[in-house]
Amino acid sequence: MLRWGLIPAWAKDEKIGYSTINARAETMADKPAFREAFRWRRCIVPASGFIEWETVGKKKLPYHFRRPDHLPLSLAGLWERWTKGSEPIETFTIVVTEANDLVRPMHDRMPEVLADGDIDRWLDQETSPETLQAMLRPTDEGLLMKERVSTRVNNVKNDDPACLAVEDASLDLFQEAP
DNA sequence: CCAGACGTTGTT
DNA sequence: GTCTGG
DNA sequence: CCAGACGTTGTT
DNA sequence: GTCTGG
Repeated sequence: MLRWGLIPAWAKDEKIGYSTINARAETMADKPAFREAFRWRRCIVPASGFIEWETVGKKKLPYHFRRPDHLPLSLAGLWERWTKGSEPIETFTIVVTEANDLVRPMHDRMPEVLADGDIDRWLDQETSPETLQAMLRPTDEGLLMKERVSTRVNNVKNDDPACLAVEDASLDLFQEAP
């Protein structure tokens, strides 16, 4: 099982993993923490979708960004193996890029969602860095939709499918009343 | 030359 | 491990 | 981002 | 309430 939060091979301390949960697509080829993984250890992170929050007053309303057909997304990832601790630890990070128009109202970044036709090239060690860089664009508009889900997802302790229970957004009109 | 950083913007 | 800043 | 700390050695 | 560490 890989742990989320990439620990570079040279790291003295695994704590760096707390701040390497994402790698910026624009710069990962050059960053010491990511460049070796970018060159040799690219991976796919399957996900039902991803969550971003809309801030309404003091409330945070979670939205699940997903495919309309409910198929999993193929997120671009990098992985590493760290052997400086008592046990080897394998870790990964999720590549992020600029948000597309659908996500931008909530956040300026989003995970790199690979088009089906790009998956093989992303994983192939023969693919040139230039070709890889070219496929790292904000996801095509229209591939994803957003759906309001339970605020259960706002608490990290709730690690279960109920987090993705769909909310009827229209109910918010009543819930917002003073 | 050595010391210190090396990463992102956040719900593992 | 490699680069940067001092 | 969330969780957890936050302070001093004592009588205004 | 606000800052810090993870």
